[in-house]
Formats: sequence, structure tokens, C-alpha cells
Amino acid sequence: MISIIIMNKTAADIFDEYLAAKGLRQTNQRRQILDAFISVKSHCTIADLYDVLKKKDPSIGFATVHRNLRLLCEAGLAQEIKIGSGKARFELTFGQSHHDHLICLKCGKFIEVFDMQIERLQEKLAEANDFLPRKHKLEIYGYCRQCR
Amino acid sequence: MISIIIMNKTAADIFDEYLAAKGLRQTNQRRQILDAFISVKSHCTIADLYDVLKKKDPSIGFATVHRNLRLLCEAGLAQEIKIGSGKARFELTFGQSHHDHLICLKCGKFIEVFDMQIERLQEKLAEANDFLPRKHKLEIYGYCRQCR
DNA sequence: ACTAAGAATGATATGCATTATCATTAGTAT
DNA sequence: ATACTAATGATAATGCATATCATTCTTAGT
Repeated sequence: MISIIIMNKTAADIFDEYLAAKGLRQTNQRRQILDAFISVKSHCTIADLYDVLKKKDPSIGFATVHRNLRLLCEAGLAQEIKIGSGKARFELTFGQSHHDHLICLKCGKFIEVFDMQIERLQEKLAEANDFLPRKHKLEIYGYCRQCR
Repeated sequence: MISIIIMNKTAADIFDEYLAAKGLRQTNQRRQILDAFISVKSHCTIADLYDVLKKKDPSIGFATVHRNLRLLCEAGLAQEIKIGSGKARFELTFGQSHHDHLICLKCGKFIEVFDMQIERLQEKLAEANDFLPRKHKLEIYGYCRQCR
């Protein structure tokens, strides 16, 4: 059980508040899913998380994991990342700062990177086109140190 | 019928050469598909192109359009762009320079943009991580002039 | 604590886009 | 012209995401 605490709030607190605000209920499955998602290495697919959860509670359903990963995204705790044509992957955003990805074409590894200068130039590029940016996705595909 | 000519070669020439090099055959469908793809507005889905082609030749099959759009990608004439969870879209790369996309969250419009400074910084960012970049994808989501 | 209301779950079905299969058609080299 | 075999087109299969629905569980009200 990993607890990142921001402004005296854990991810679980945020989730509970989100549920309350939406009139949704707390359930054992929701607690388990959030815990597992936090402890598992990031960039997991629904199936990855489902497998982890099944070991502790074989009765949990795939649909429930799916639904609640989406719910975590709505609550602002997670984010979906779509790479190529594969399955959707999810990463924790609570306690993480924004970053982009270098993706190895051979081993599939994700390297998280950040460049403030690029971020700023993107803002300017959007502005220059009368465009109001909300979010962006930068993925650089190539070969990592081990695979180049 | 639109003909862009580069180094004395049309897209059709490049395609024919690619086919020859791979021991593949020239067919009416392949010629039709390339012609339609060039003349249609870019960012079309397989279904978009299929609809256009059906009007001229109702016997053409969806699978054939699909297969040959992939073939055009292999030949370096087209490129697949995946946005969100929708269908795959394709854009012509022959005679077009590299660019990134601003994508309107409301009307779905694609604005093509390019910033050399960002391109260079991406190269440096990759290098700094011992990463050999091959291609990249930058998409900025937000609201266009009409929708903001 | 008990109960009613309805949200959540889990098994399964459905939807949808992509890709594979295969009998038939049609390029290509000889 | 012929033989070889790639390509086509109809359809089936696949893969992933999402919808459905009877049942279970949470929560508010008594």
C-alpha cells in the first residue's frame, strides 16, 4: 500500500470526494482497484490490472476494472495513453507531473521525459494559430540505449 | 486526377516501383485507390475512401481498399494517423512536408503546423536520453478559432 | 438495526473496427 | 496462349471496448 500525500490528501481521499460529489458509492472493488493501480508499475493495460486484482479477489470482474479505471480518469487521478493500435494503457497522474514519452520500437519501453522549452513553444505555436490548447501528446518513437 | 511530381516522379511512379521491387502486381484497383486517395481531402478513413471509390466502381471491396491503404503506407506514400479511439485515418505524405497537428476538441478539425525549433529540441531531448529517434507524433488538443 | 431505493457488480452479449480466410478472378512471365 | 500465382471481394474471425441485465451491495431514511 503506497500513499502519496498532497495537500494532506491521499489519492484515496480525492477518489472518495469525487464519488461523494457525484453521488456514487464506495465499494470494496473501487478501493482494491485504486490500491492496485497505485502499486502496479504504470502504463498498465486493463488486463494487466485485472490479473493483479484477480490474485487477491478471484471474483472481481473485468468490466468492473474497466469501468473504474475510466472513473479514475474522470476523477483526475489517472490518464489513458493510447500507443499505436494496441490496447489502452493507463498511468497515474496523482502526484506525477506532466511528461511526454520516448517509446522504444523494439522493446516497447516507455521513457518519461519533460522539456519546459518544448512546452512553451507548443503554447506559442497554438497561439499563433488562434488555437486554445487544452492538452497535448508528444511521443517520440525510436530505439533506447539497449536496443539501438 | 492530380499529379504532384518530385524528381521527375509522380506518386504513381513511386508506387509502381515499390510494387515491382516487391514482386507485386499492378491492378486497376490499386490505380483507382491511389488516384482517389490523392484527390480526396486528406485525413480520410478507410470507409471515406471506400465510399468515393464505390461510386466509380461499385464492385470494389472494402478489404481491398484497406489492404492497399496499408500498402501505400509501406511504400512511403501515406501515413496512418490515429486520433483518440476513432477509426484510423490516412494522410498523403508524398509531396507533403512533415508537420504536426492541432486538433479541435469540438469540431474535430485538423490544423497542420510545423515548428523547426520544436523539431530540433525533440532531437536533443532524445539524444539526452540515449535514445535514437525515428519518428514522432505531436498532437495539441484544444479549441480552434471558430470553437473557442 | 431494518428496510427500501437504486447504484455497482460480474457474466455475458453486443458493437465496431481491423484483419484473416478462401474460392474466384486477373496480372505477368514464359 | 498458357501456367503460375498474386489480388480481389465476400465473408468470417478477431480483438478490444462497451452495453446489458439479473443479482448483490451500499446508503439513506425510518
